[in-house]
Amino acid sequence: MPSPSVEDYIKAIYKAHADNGSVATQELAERLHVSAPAVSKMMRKLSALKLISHAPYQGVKLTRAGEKLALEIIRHHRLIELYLVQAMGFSWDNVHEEAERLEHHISEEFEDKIDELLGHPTACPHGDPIPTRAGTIAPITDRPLALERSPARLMVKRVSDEDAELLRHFQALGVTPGTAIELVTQEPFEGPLVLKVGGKRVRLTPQAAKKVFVDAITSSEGGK
Amino acid sequence: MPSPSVEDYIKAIYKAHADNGSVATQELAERLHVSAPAVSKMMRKLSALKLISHAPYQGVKLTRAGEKLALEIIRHHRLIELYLVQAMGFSWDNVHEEAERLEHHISEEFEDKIDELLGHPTACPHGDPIPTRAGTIAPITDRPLALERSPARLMVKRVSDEDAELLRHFQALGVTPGTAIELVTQEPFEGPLVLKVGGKRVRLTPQAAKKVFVDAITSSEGGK
DNA sequence: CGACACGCTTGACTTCGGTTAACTTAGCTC
DNA sequence: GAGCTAAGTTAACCGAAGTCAAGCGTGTCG
Repeated sequence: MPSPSVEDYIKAIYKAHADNGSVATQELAERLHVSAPAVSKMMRKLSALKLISHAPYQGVKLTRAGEKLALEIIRHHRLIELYLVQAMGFSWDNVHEEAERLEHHISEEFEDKIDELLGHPTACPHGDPIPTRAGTIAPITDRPLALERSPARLMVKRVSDEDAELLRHFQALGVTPGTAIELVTQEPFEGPLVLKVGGKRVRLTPQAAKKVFVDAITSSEGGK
Repeated sequence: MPSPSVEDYIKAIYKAHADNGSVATQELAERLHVSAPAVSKMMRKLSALKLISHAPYQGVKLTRAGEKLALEIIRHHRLIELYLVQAMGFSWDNVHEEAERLEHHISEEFEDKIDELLGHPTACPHGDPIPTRAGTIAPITDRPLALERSPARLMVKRVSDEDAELLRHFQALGVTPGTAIELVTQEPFEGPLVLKVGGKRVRLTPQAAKKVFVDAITSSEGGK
């Protein structure tokens, strides 16, 4: 059974890879709030555990075993988040930290139980896909709203979950996963994006729009 | 914030005291599955933290701060157990281990939330009282069924929660907290106790009867 | 092409919680 | 009251995960 520490490193490697492609020592040190030497040392350990492959000075890659472990922890995290929101009435800006701790300490049985109680959900409250028990995950197809150039009707798929403040802001604006929005225009000089959300016009800074991920609206998703 | 290890020691001291009166090094070593020197060393640390008072070779006693910490952890444990059973459908023989891990990792907010969702309960599924947030606990008034000598009508208050096998046995017999039973007789030569439970006669070994705690039936608790 | 800067790794040390082995201490026995 | 035994403690050490300081490797630039 891997330690919480090992699990955190593996998860951070997975996420750095997903966000960046590359996985540098320094990157991990920042994500995990530890020093670079701590990362270096842990890389040797994870390598010995066959969870990563690591050519010194060349960065790091998860093995299939490492990826499976990462996905299992992420599955825990997202199931817990969803359970806290849906079954216990926590608000979505408030569950990340709790899940961050609990994800390391629940049993397989607990995992299965909440999965079942939630009806085998496929996404967490912030829209991130929930990996399967088998260690697979739906591919990400959405793009940051900030990169959208032309007016369009869009579906909010995901929002970044790490900034509680920002989540409350999104909620106030109605920008939540599963909501159809319309990108109207962007004000000049990198100004805010103007959106139509549920009939209302709202403005969103490019900063914030980087943390919202959207897809084109498909016919099956209809829309208003 | 105390480490899980510190919390486990403090809880073990509390329970050893409650069960035994005395709290010897060896006793703790056995409860915690560590060596006696590990206990000795930790006692010095807990003493420095003002959680216990410790005269070498003379045993150990919780300070009020230590007692409060113990009760907080026990509160977590029992609330979690009850939540698992009542809200999530776990069976009562199956929740001790899960609670044993989670008790160290939930937030105050989570604690308050389950307390509220459960309607501010006063006992865990095995009948143990749940301490208050303020660090008080209802005094134990029940006695082991094994010590009852004469036929009587009794109320099952608590059963020991650490042996899953035994819990399943109690459940099969209908011997659960809140159930009124009648002690009919004890078969000779330290033989099993004969009980009436919900109309049926059942037999319980003295071994098992040590793990069942009963009170005289009060008028308010009514009849069988 | 050589030098340099930056990033990565190694080394020496810390803290925490544990181990075994060796030694005290307390309490009983005679 | 001397001596023994069992329990408790101290000492020396281990592994995990971290720190800081110092030493490599690599890619870039003059």
